Amino acid sequence: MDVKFYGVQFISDNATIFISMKSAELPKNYNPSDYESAIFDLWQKNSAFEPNSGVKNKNKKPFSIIMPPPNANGSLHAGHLMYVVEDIATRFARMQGRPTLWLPGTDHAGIETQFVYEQLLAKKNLTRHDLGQDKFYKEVDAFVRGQQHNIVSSFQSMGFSADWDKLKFTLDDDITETVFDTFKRLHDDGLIYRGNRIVNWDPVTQSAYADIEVTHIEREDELYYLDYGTLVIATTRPETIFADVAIAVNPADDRYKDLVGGLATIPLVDRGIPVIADDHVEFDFGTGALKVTPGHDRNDYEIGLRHDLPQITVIDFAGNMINVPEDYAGLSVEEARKKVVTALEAAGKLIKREPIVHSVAIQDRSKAVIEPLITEQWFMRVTELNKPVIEAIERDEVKFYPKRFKKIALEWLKNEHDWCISRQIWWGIRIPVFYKTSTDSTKKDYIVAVDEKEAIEYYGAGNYRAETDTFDTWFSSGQWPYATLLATDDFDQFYPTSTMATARDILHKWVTRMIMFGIYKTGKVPFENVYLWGMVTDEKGQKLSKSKGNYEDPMKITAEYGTDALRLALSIGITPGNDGKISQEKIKGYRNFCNKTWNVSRYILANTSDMKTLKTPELLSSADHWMALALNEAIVSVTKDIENYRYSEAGQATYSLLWDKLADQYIEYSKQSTNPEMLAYCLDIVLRLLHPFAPFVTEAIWQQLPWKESILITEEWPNVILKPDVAASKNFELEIIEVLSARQKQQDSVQLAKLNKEIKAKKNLLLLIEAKLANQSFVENAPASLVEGERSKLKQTQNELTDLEVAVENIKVSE
RNA sequence: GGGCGAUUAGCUCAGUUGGCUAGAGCGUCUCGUUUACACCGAGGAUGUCGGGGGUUCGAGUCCCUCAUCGCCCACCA
Repeated sequence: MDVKFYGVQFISDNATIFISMKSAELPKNYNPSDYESAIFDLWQKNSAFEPNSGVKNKNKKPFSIIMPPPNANGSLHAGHLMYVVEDIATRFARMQGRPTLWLPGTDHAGIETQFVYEQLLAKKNLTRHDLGQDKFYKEVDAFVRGQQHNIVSSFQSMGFSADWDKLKFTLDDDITETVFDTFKRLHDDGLIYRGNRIVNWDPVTQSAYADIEVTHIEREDELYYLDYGTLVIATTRPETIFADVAIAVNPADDRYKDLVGGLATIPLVDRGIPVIADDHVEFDFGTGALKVTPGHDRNDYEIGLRHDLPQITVIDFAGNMINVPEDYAGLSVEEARKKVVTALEAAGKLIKREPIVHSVAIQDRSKAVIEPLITEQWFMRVTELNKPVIEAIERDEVKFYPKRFKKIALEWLKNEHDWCISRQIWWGIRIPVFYKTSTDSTKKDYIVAVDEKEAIEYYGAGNYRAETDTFDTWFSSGQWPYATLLATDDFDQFYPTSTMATARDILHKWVTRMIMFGIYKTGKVPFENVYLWGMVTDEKGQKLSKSKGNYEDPMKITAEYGTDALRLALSIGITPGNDGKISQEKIKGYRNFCNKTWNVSRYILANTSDMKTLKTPELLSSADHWMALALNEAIVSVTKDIENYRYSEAGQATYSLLWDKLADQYIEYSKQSTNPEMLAYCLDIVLRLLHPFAPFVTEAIWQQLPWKESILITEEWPNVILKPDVAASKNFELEIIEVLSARQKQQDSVQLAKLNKEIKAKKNLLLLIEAKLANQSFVENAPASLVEGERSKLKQTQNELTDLEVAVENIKVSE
């Protein structure tokens, strides 16, 4: 570990340069692709990403970020680009000399990945059922593990300085062990139960889902008014009349007062059902009478429980009709609806139909319409568990950036219902439960057991069956912070972690649950700060996506403009919690900035080539004082801004320091009177400040410094050292003004000369045209169009002359 | 129905606890082939900070209200 080497082999088109020899001449323009991969290798070879790399003071507070695990099977997409802020935070902390860990990992992403793989299978005319659960799982596992390097190498090419050797995967044994352990504890504590409840069922993926995985979309359907004998009801789902168990009206509704307690009749099947009164029913909707179908509607299910009504199921897991008259059995919901409506119409039971816009629940990923069904699922009682979470957030033990998400998180936590954690998805962590199949009445119906051995011990061979359900992906990823740190032996040093930075749309799904699991399992919040970002969109605010054609592969962008340019575009002008717009123009602007950085360095290096050590410069001229003041101010403000998650402002301050102050003012001045030590010092500071944002170009330059043999990534964050004199600095400002006005005068005189020359030319032209028009024979004999042309030319020239004279006046006035 | 955010130059956006004579980048216009950079330099133009009202010595910033756009949550027979 003591042996460090800094020689980087930079690959250029025609030559290979060993930078350890400090190449004498740098190319005029910075070409990122010549350096980036070599720089990343340099960091890796020097173990720069390891937590204690560059740590000068072990007593400094450790800094850690757990990377939100991207889908192992995916590729870099717009959402991942914002991970740049995690890298900025990590690099900053590392340079501050804190033990720094950015722990990377990937997610098996249950339904996402299963969906992708099923589509691959579909191309071979196969479904997962052709393979069976075990074989399917193995195939997906092999597929995912084969793909995993894609995302990792994309992240690395973004320059992400995570500790890649520690990469974790949500299905790693040491992770699942922790997940099992949590499940068992929760179960023992009575916080997990198995129940037969109405859930969001997706007939396409054939699994239950939590409420939060369901989206509501507006759709136009028809509202049917049906004759139920004693009254008329309105429904959008006539196919479910076979599962009706009651008609409900509002208890205060006078229209139906006398009917409550009596019967209504389901048309087509002529079954009598009671009329009941329930507050849930609204007066104004439809007829004010509601058919109650506990088996297939969330609210009806609740009404059913309140009134002790039976539950009838007429739709199966695939979304087809069952337990219905023969005519409809086996039909899909849509087919059945049409057929039932036709039959109702024929029977004279369809009173009227009208269009209605209402919202329909669909599954986030499959987009299938959710069919509420009553099934056996595993649930977690979150109300109790959320209480300490709410307290912790209220006490700011977890701080939100931006602040407004604190309120949003609290609101959600206070209203969360029991969480359905079981999925009938095959790609995921199997719930560690075994069921009794024997009739032995001394044995429990099921046991929670991590492996089969325990089940054999308890039930005896052949007397049990394993649970086939898997965990909701968020059940395992909710435990990601401590599960990963335990697996890498970093828990003691780095838990609780410093910052969780992630997309704002998974605040509920993920962030709040990590806090919940963290507090339950470790007694501590899993992170002290939460930083949330929005979507990355194009300049019009449209979500970037391949199908919309506004998404270019980031790797193509970085190849053309450089990774640093993309990183800067993602960190400047984008504020926490809000959508970030990027465009090619913006990226190009930062490419130019990187090149500016390169050339500033080139200039300074050319003026300091004989410098072997970097000394604290003496401030000689007023310009030195002015520049020192600018440096000091930048150090203070950039540090403060990064500490407070104001990356945009930190980046902008650095940008302005380098371009406006150093390049445009100080260097321009230094061409008259040079202070090489000060120039070298400026470069040193600027590179350090810029490094978290633009790590590649700054490191590439750092490798060229004749006075330094180190890697910038683990160099120290700058402190204020210089003591400039404010009065001297003011003098320089006055000097600048003088220089500028002199320059302006010079420019004006050039301009004036030019204008006067033009005026003279115009005047001559004018004379010529006037002479032509004064010629009687020309006016009388030439074609009319030609004469007209000369006249308009005359007018135009007169106008132009006036404009020029006005311009001259303006310059004179401004002086 | 409940909540949150946005509205600032032609475009994209900053603007922290009220102190602003309101900024940046891009674009635009004028000038410039100065040996760090044309992926450049110098300079200019462009704003009743969405409308209305209020608090204050002072409001882009705080309060009320209206409008438009976007997002989240709940619900919709």
